[in-house]
Amino acid sequence: MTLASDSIDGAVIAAILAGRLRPGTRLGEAALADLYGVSRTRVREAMMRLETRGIVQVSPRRGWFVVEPSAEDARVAFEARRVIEAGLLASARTLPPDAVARLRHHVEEERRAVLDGGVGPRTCLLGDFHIHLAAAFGNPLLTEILRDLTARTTLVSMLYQSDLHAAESNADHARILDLIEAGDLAAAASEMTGHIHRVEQGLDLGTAPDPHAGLRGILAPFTPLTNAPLTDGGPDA
Amino acid sequence: MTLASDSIDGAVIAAILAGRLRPGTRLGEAALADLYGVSRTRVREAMMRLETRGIVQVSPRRGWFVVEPSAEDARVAFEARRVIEAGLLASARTLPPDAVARLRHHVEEERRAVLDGGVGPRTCLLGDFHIHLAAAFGNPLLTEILRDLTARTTLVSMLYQSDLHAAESNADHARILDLIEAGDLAAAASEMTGHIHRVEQGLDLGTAPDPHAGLRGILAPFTPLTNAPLTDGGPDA
DNA sequence: CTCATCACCCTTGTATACAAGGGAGAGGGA
DNA sequence: TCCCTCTCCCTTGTATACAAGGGTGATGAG
Repeated sequence: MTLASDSIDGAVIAAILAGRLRPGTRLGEAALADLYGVSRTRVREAMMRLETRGIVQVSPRRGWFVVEPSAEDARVAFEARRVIEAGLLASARTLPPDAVARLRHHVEEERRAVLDGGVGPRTCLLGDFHIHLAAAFGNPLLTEILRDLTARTTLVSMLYQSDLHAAESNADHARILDLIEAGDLAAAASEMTGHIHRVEQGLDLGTAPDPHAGLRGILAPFTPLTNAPLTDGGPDA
Repeated sequence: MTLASDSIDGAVIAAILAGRLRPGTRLGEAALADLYGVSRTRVREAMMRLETRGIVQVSPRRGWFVVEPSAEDARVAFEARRVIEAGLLASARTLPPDAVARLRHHVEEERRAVLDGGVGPRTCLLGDFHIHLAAAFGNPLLTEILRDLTARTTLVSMLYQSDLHAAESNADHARILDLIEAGDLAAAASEMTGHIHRVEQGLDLGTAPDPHAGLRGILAPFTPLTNAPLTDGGPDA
């Protein structure tokens, strides 16, 4: 959807942006090699490329894992996005009308996804807006950088249970686009800074980065079957 | 000097920033493996990492080469640097006094290098200023991104025979630092934009990106020894 | 003398074999 | 019953062997 999935790298990135790969997920070389019908060599190459892009990391002799950004990593990634995306808007003079039209169409797609409710496509589209916006300015280098940063912040959002309100983000995007169309790029830059800031503020960075966050939601109702007396009040006491 | 050279990647980047590795230089796997006393495997891994960072590229079955940025690549790289470096300054509120002091010291080093004349150290220091400035803002992610971008623009400068006036750049740096110290980060951002713009304008992007640019200067006086009659006026006619 | 053709060599591309190390689980002792 | 320890297995780390392809130089014809 976002990018070419014709490579292992691309497939991993796409899966992350779509929210199908969570932080901490193990990416075994043998498993991927089997999945793609190639030898471990190719898989390792892809993993190392992704490692330099900050998407996966290796734990010696244990395996490759989708990165689990720390609170500091999260701060740094969001700051980087603010600097670059606001800088991009502030540096630009205008945007071609057809590019604005395409982005408008994208925001409309976002709106529908927000209403329909699928969390996967929604996350994907909301992240894609930023990538497409960057691409519209015609600098593939910055676009590529922002794609990686967006992948990072997507992982952050997954890890820190953001109560990101998708509708609010969608409205932000629409407002930014309005300002661009009106030719007020400086205001758009300011709005973008605020938008990314709000997304970051929506995170629960105080909580410990828990790799089992995903399982936790599923397993929450579970009460350990210990032989402790039931009269101790249970986990809620 | 700029970064850890304790890896093949780092050594290559450092060599580029120092101007010791020129665009188009071939980096044979066997040669590097021999040089570092490791097998080709490790070298290939390093090359692939550098490839994802946009520093080298591979020509199938021919070898790895330091990238030779096209005119468009150059434009894009400088634009990316303008966006990020100006955005970084514009987003920041202030810089700790000790960081300013360190940068001041660096600019002084630059000045001495410009006077002494060694082109290698000079290039290295002038590029390092931007990296150190980015590092001073405490975002290692942006610092890393800018290191790679600076490596690219350094390659561009080597390829397109920039008549970069080192003294002018040094003065720009000092002025930017003055504005930062005065607390006028917005003006510093604007100055940075101008500075990078001037560096880019100093390039001769009109000329074809010639991998033999270095040889050209040396071989220029050479007149082809054809068997054509000398009375035809020669190549200057 | 010039040019086309061909073979060899040197390069990267890919897979595989083996080494090294961490983790889980079995087993035994307290 | 609990815990400690040890072993085996599964994982990645690294090197090497072989495959594939391009470039250069020799060689021969015109």
